[in-house]
Amino acid sequence: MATIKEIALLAGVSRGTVDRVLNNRGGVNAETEATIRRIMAEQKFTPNPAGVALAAQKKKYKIGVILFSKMNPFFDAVNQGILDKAHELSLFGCELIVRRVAYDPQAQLSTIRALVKEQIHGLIIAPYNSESIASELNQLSTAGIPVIALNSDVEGAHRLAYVGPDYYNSGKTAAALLKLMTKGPVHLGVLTGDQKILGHAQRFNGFLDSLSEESRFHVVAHEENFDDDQRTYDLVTRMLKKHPEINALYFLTAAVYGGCRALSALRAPKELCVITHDEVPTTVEMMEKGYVTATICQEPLWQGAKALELMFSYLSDGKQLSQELFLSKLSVQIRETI
Amino acid sequence: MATIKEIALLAGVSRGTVDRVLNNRGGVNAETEATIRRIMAEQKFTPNPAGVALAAQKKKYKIGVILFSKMNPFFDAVNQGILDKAHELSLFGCELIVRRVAYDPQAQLSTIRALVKEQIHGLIIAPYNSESIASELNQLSTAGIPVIALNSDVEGAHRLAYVGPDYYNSGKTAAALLKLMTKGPVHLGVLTGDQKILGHAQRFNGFLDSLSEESRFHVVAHEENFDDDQRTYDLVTRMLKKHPEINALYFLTAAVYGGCRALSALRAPKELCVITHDEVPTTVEMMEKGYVTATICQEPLWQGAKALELMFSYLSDGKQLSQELFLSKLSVQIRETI
DNA sequence: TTGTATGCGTTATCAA
DNA sequence: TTGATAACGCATACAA
Repeated sequence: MATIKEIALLAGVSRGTVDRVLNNRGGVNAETEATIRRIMAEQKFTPNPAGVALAAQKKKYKIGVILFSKMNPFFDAVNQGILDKAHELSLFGCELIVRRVAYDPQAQLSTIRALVKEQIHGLIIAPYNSESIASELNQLSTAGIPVIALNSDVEGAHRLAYVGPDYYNSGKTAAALLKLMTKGPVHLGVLTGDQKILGHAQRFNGFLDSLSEESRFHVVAHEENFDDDQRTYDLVTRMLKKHPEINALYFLTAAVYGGCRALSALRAPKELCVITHDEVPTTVEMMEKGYVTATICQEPLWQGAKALELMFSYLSDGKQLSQELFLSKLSVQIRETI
Repeated sequence: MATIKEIALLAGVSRGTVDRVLNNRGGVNAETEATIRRIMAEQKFTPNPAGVALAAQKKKYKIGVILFSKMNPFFDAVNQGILDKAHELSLFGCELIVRRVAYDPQAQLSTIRALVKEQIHGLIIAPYNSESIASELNQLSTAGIPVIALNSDVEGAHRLAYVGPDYYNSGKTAAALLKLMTKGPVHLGVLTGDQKILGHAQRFNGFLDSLSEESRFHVVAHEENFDDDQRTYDLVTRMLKKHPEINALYFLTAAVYGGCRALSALRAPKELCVITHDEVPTTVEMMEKGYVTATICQEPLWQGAKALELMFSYLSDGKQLSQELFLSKLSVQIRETI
């Protein structure tokens, strides 16, 4: 591994000049610059990260993070992934401001503005899909504050990247599991969250598209639960009483716990095929009790870590990202694997 | 973040003395040591990794790695995990010697000895389960070269840790998938690898134990394929011809490709429920074609990275590990999630 | 346009 | 038993 010192020696210049070339500071004679670049290439010079880190301790990149509130424990894992990565990057001057607010355009809007006042250099956000948010994010981008969409996306907003699952495919996966885990006619109850959230709508489409390929599936009841446990408890109770033929349930988003509590009051474990998403503690509990058959996971830790990694490398290295979409892997968990 | 300098100032001593205490070099007055330790605790002092890395550039920890040969592509991913982590640790003087040899006691034995001659400081190995290997590893341990068992384990050998899956549970998971994905009587063909490998035997036990809980399962054919594709092709062909009632297959280990090629010659896709382990490229291909229903994965990348991380922190920090068993998570992949 | 000096936090060597 | 000082590789303020 060559060092700046060695490059300087070989080029017959001082370390300072090499540094100027390396970091594109300008003010270097074109010829000397060419020589230095040639020698750096020859020696395959890469800056030593330890040296960089040590010298750049005082530099600070302040990165704002806006996630859904603690009502939704799924974001605990996303948050954890961000914190892990932040710890790793703290050496290099990465500073974080995390806000967890309601999934609501007004709350998000005011939080974005508050963070901008705190002089953040970049914003990572799980955005509500609305015009007001989109235009606010566009303003940020033009003001030189890059934005990364995490876990959910906005229509019509310029952002550096989207990091999260392929929602359409996650819906298809749910349908595929139902196909694999049932035989004969299936009478299905479906609980969706809030169709105003872009990913939820996409997931539902993927689910229905895939299901329609086989005629044995019948969605006999479909309710929007707005991720509320109490509401879901009531909805599922009514659903099962009104449609005793239901032999499978699909929870498109959150509030699995409320739904399964209702289920457990009316049916035995394993009597229905129940498909859910994500691996929050309450879902794990219901899985252990036999009320959730399978859950589809989307690597929340990876999502958080990746988003911060991308943002930080963009801010510090300044170079554009290779892609716009960074999709997390999906996997299935059952009782034995949790 | 406090620094050594600050600690020294607060304790009224020099950096050198703080360093002696910090790294347990001895030769420090008991009272001063106590004071320094107290202050370090008060200030929650943690050494700055950048400083450590920069100062310890010349230190080299040479770590030997012995994995199964390239015949088994599963270990490609394990190897990749190790390389990723090695890259991350290269700053701190981590040097690697990777050998991929046949899963055979003689080959392993001579490779171990060759690595010892190369002056390795630690050994990470996917060990063959035999007395000769066990005693060799014990000799290493007593000679001060720590050993970590990766992905498979040895009986009767002292090793720092085992990093890998819970094989018994992975067998139970396979059985659970069969239970979920079939209805009515199931006539099962099973292909096992080499029962001399500890994990394979455990996995088979987990599978059979779990299956025996339901009387509808009948293992009508069971063959040992020694992970050989051609052999498996022949075995499966004969198996399906002799037992046309077979409606499910379980591949306990490798050579899924050969088996599925045989299957595809005799049956339509999705006609049988086929459960496999791991996510090697050939299995992915057979999954896309519809000949593999589900595969159980065990985080090979994590396993490799974790093993090296543990070994390196043991060598450099010198402290004992918190646990002996580091089990990888299991997850299920189906066609839609690969 | 270029060179020099200094500091980041830790470790190691030498001197006291 | 302790202290002072010079590296390690890079960045930067200042001097020329």
